[in-house]
Amino acid sequence: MRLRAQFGQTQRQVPRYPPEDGRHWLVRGAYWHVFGDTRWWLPLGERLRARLVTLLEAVTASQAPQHVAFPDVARADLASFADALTSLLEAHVPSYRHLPRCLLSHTGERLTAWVLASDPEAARETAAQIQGQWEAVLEGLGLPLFPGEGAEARWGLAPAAHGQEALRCPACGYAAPQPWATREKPHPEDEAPQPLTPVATPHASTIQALAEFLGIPESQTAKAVFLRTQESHPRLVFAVVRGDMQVSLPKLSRLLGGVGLEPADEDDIRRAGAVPGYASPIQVHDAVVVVDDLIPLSPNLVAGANREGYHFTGVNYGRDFQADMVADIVAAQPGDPCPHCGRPLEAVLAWPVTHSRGLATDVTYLTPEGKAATVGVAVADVDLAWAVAALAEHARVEDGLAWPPMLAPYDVHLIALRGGEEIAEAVYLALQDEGLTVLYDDRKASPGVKFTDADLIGLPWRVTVGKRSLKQGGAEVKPRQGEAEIWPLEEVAPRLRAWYAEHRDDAA
RNA sequence: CGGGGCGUAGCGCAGUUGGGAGCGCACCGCGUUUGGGACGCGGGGGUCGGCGGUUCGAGUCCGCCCGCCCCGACCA
Repeated sequence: MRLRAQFGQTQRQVPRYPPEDGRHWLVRGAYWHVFGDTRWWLPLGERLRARLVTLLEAVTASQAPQHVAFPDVARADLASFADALTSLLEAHVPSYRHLPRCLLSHTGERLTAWVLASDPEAARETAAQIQGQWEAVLEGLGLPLFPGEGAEARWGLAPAAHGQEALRCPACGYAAPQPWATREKPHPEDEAPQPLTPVATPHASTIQALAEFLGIPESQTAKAVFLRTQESHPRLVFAVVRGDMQVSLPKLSRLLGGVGLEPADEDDIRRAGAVPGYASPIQVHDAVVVVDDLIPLSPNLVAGANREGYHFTGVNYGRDFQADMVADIVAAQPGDPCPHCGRPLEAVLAWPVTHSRGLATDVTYLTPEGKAATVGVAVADVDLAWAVAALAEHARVEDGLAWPPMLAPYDVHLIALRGGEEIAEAVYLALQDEGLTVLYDDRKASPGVKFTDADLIGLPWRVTVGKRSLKQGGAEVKPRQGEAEIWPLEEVAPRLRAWYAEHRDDAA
């Protein structure tokens, strides 16, 4: 490819991302263009992404994957995808003869494997296996990953300077993206239920004020959070967690079928029969009540009385209020106890690059015995944008990028300088004749610009042909992070071809 | 929905008594330069988010509207 005709300018400045962020270098190297929430994969970036996808697809060969184009669903929205999936399975998986199958869809920013198996457990195992193979590829490209789990999903997390918050246990290695992380829950002592008693609590409209006023720990209170679903007919959702904990909106959203949630306003709250500031699940109506699984185990809580200035003591789940759903809906915080070993979790920043999970379905197929069994469905995916951003962050060197040879968008960066134009053309052809891909800087620009761009783009080899190199007997050849040497012109192409034969085991 | 912030050149921004529409990067032309993001001179580019008001005069003051970002829980 001639740089003279290439679309995409390297950038001097990237106000958007600081230099320790991999995305900074993707933008500067003209791999990405970013505007607001929109990301373009420029020609260089698209080649990089294509190479990554090729490498990832290659390792799934043992699953005999078949390519499909599926709707692009965000990971959090998988639950709302259920109806469409049911329709697909009912039509195309009538019996055991049609299982197992592995489908690959490669939409925009995500490579997804859809695993259909004879039971949910087998599907999950296969998806996890594919995920493991993909993680091995990414690790082979220099990306360190640590495993995360939570909400029945597995994650491969790549540490990143400006990643998303994740929680990790330094003792046992448990980790998960923060909204999905779980924590060990306390086991409250059994107590005899006390009678439901109203108590005047003027001005105690926050948990903290309430706990102080009554002289009790926040853990003895129930916190009510009102939300509204983002649907054509919004539902009011009433989430209850213990006063010292916080609600995880993603967990709640998944329970409710993947709908979006937003804070409810005062009118919504009053319409359900509750009083803001003194609200509780007692006697509310026309609302979906979801309580954290710790609440039924916690006797004699203090909760709002749905009356201005009053709370109840002795609130007990089951007797005083019921829920439509009971599940883990708290968001673990740094310092909370690890669900596996109880040691404090610590916050780390990471991008969730790989992910796998089973999908719930009630579609059945006929077994060889003629009985109905549930189709197992699971997905594994790689977020290509985060993968590339994390790879860039780890491929970054002082003055630009340094891609591993397997991944680089081109094999050789060829630069023509003054006095070397014609010979550079010949080298360009010779390199291509050896099967190498070449990015050829034939622009009218100063040497400094060309060298700087080569550093920003970060190909494994740089070949410079100019008056000076010719005087010294050939072309200057420089590995991205090594010393430059002068090679005789006729040796350049064959030697680089030989190097790549050794350092890249794919035929692509 | 409520609270806060921001809308000025392609991008990032400055603009305090209310009177000049500017700076950096990018872009175009000419010349010099040519192995580490060169320099000089010249140039193009704007509904200052929109509408209305105050004023001799509004990017600037007032009102309304639109758009984007952050915050929202019994959250400090």
